[in-house]
Amino acid sequence: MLNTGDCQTHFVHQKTIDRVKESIPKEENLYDLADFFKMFGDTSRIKILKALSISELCVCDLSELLNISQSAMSHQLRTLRQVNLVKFRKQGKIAFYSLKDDHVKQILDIGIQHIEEAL
Amino acid sequence: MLNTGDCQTHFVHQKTIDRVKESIPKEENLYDLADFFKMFGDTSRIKILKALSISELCVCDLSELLNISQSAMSHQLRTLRQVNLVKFRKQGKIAFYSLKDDHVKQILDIGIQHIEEAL
DNA sequence: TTTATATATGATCACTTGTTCATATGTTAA
DNA sequence: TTAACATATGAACAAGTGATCATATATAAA
Repeated sequence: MLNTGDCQTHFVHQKTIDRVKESIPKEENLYDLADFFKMFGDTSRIKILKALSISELCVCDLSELLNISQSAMSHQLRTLRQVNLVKFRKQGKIAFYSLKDDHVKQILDIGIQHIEEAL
Repeated sequence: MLNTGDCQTHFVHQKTIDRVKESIPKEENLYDLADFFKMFGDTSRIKILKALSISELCVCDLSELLNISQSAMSHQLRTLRQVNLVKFRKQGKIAFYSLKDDHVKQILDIGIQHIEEAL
């Protein structure tokens, strides 16, 4: 069936649609929201975030821990910084990364809970 | 710098690494977890999930609401079903979709909160 | 200043992903 | 049965993503 832009049926529940429409975040925020959640959609980043939820770690520690290259790790940390998930402090040559706030931990825990319940 | 597999420095914090290592989810669960979180990383799916957190909706309603084709909607709903985020009941020709559990709503709310705080 | 090292970044490429088009399936009414 | 419609699915393609390689920057020690 080709898309005609709308349904050709009396089964469209217009009132419900109108009511629901109000709850949808503004278009401008949707992209930020998606970018934020994208960070959790990669196994490497999940490991990074979970690790940082336990302790701050330097780039070198993280590469060692995940067994990925320093370059790959640095790239990942950059994207995590860009969406405000992690912050870092510099101590000489070393950059210590940590979580920016508690949201990450909360989300990870809910996700883990979800997976466990689905078994 | 080429990756040599590990850091050539005394700045590796081995004890911290060992402690943190235990908290990382098992490899087998990491993929499920990533697939679960990936669902939140797309603006169309965020809209779908947010809408369903308010009310159950049929495929037709959802296409109308998001202004995307019925086909695209059906594909999205399929992937959402595969990771146990939504369920549906059939009433004649109509398929009414709804959230499978409360985790989705919780995660969306935390995400929205995160975005708002980052401003 | 020169060397070593910790981290960052740009370019590239294989792989993934979301949409579209075309078509199939399933259900109801005529 | 036939027509209409609600939903599902397969193939294909453009756009996005994560890792790698090469290289750059920054800091500390010699």
